[in-house]
Amino acid sequence: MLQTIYQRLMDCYGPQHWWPAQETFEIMVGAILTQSAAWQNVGKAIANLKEDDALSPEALRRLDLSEIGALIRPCGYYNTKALKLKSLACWLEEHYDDRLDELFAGDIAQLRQQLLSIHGIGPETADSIILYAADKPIFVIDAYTRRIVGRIGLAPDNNSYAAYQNLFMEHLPADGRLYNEYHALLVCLGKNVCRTHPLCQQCCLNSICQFNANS
DNA sequence: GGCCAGGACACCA
DNA sequence: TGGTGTCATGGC
Repeated sequence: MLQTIYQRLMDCYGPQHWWPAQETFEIMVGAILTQSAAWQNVGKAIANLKEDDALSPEALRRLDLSEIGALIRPCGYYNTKALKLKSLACWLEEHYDDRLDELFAGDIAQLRQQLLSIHGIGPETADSIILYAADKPIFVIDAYTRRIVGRIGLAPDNNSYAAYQNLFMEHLPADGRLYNEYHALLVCLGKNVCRTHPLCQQCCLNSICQFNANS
C-alpha cells in the first residue's frame, strides 16, 4: 500500500527536489525555522540571515538574541527560534568545534540522540536534519503525514511519532532518496488538496481515501 | 477577521 | 504519560 501511494504521488506531482538549500548548516537552520511556519516565510528569514552574513554557527554565537530575532522575524516565533538557533550554534562549538562532518559521521541512532539533546530540536526537526543534511535514511513524520495516513485508514493504534515512523520504515527499504521524496510528496499533497475533506475528490489518492469510501 | 503554516517546550493533573 | 497553553508573523 505504501509503495502504491508513493507511486501515485510521484505520478501526480513528480520529484520535489527537497531540501530547498545546499549548505548543510543552512538546512539545519531551515529545519528549526520551519517549525510551525510556512516555508515562504522561512525563506525570507534565511535571506535576511544571509544578507547580514549571519548564516554560520560563529555568527549566530556572536549576535545577540534580539539581533537574531530581528533577522528571522518573518517566520514567526522569532524570540523562541532565536534562542533555538543560538543553542544549536553553541552546542556545535562545544561538542564538535563546528565540524558538521564529524557530527554526521556517527550512526543514525547516536546522531538522533545528540540532536534531540539540543534545545529546540524535537523528533521531526532532528529527523529532517538527519535525512536532508546528513543524508541518512530516516523517515520524517509531520502533521501532513499524520493527516494523510489517517485519511487512508493506516493510522497506527499508538498515535506516537515513533509509531508513524515505524509504519513507513518497516514497510519501505532504508533508502534516503526514497524517504526524501516521499516526505516531500506528502507535504505537497497536504498543501494542495488534503486540508479539507471535500477536496479529497481532487486528490490523487481519492480511490483509497477513507473519507470518500465512507461518504 | 479568522484560519493555517513542513513544532517544541513548559507546565500540570 | 498525556493534554493544554504559549510562542507570532504573513498569506489567503
